[in-house]
Amino acid sequence: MPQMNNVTPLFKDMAKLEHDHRIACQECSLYRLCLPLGLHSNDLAQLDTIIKRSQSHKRGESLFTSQQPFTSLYIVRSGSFKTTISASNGRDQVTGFYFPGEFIGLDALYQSSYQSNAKALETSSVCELPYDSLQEISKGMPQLQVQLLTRLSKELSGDKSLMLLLGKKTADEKLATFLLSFSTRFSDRGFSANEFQLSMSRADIANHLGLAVETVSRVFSRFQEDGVVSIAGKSIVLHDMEKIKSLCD
Amino acid sequence: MPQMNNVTPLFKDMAKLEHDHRIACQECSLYRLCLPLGLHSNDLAQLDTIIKRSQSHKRGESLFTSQQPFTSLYIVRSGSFKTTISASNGRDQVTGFYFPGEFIGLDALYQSSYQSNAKALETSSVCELPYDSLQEISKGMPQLQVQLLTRLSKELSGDKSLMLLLGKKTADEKLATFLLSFSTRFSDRGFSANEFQLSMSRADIANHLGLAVETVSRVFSRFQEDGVVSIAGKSIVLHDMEKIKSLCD
DNA sequence: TGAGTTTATTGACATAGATCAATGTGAATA
DNA sequence: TATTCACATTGATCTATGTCAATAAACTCA
Repeated sequence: MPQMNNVTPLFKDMAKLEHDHRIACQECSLYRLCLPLGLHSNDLAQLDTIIKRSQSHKRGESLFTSQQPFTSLYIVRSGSFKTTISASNGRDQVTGFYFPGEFIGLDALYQSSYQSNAKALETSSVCELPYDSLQEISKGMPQLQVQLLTRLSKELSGDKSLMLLLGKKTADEKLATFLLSFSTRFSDRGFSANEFQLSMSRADIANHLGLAVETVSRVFSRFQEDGVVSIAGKSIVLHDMEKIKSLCD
Repeated sequence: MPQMNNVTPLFKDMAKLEHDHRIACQECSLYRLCLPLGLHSNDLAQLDTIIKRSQSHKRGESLFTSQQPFTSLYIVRSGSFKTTISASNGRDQVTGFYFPGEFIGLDALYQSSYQSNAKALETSSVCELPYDSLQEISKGMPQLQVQLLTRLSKELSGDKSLMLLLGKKTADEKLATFLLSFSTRFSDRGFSANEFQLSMSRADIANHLGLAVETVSRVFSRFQEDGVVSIAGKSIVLHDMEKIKSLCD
């Protein structure tokens, strides 16, 4: 999330660190949000040996595409990604947006092939976890296994909420929920909960929420008229958090 | 699925076995579809010792409800269940239907409390897996850990497909996809792929697919007029499988 | 810096599917 | 066997949101 500026002390070094490939888990500012949480330092050191810290991915670049053989899980280190799945007629669905510390590719380990496409929304980098090695080292590390299961469960839980959103919410509720989710996630990462930049297009947002682009534009404009938010292109300021929360359902 | 009748030889004893609480994994007709797949027989025996095979649940009975502390995962042994999540204003979303061999409660292990409600759709029974015991025995059973991760991943994968359905598909496509999914799952369990009974109400189907009950009725009627299916109450016969497949997207 | 291209906004209109309302059906109860 | 009640179907109408179309604004790259 390089475009963020309201940075708390904890994360003040992030801008410097984010594209540095050599940062080990112990020194990583994402530690508290990431896989290693709860691991002992010698376990952590072992985990560090299998992690591949790749070069950064430019906007639009794919991390993997659907049907490719599954080799690795990825954790976002900097920037952001979207995942999509496609129907055979070309329609596709944006299934998620991913921020630093979040896993990508968890739906691939069943079937040993990626089930979705993952694309960078901006210049971004990831930690790559080769799944074979991960399995190998986790045999002696129950805590790592628990972390993995917990991560999968968390994603599952989020997906169920998204079903509720897609199946039952109005356009206003969808967009309020979207804004609140982003606010929370930015805040968790030490950024402002009220002011942030969106890295994805209106088309991506619309697709993800099951709306038309035009509807997203109109609802954003109306939220702005009502003084709930200020929106200028990709810059968002949330003015009335209570109102947004109450709009969520 | 007690109401099924077109039973293949493999499953011919199921009607007898399904509510018998004493059947161990080794003798269970669901073995091939269930958690124990790939475990060695001594591991299997150990798994057997922690599984609680409970009394059966009547139609409408809850297995667990949202916010309850998480203690166990469940695998359907007979019958069927639905899971729902609720928005604060009373609206809720049917997040899934579950058949024998399928896991319920996987979204609960993050946060240690159930995130959804699970209800029996007919007289049904489950195998209960106390999570603490499962963690304990899985420390020395990497294959069991892999199975768990795989199951979670499979559910994740299914949920992403459901997002595509909820976000992008028309009413016709939604119902065709629903019928095909059930056909496949019945078939996997040794029942007819073309003739089956639905255990849930039109309201549950509609809710799950993000439609109104009336729309479900109308589309079913139209499919019938077109000779694609025969539907009488809860009895379904699929006549034109190719047509159904082509309707899915 | 500016021409070209993509992305976003806004308005006018169309429609898939929701809602409302009436009727039918079938399973449970007494 | 009749009575009830929940569930399902069908028709008439309405509406939230999609689609189409016309700018406008914001990037891109020579």
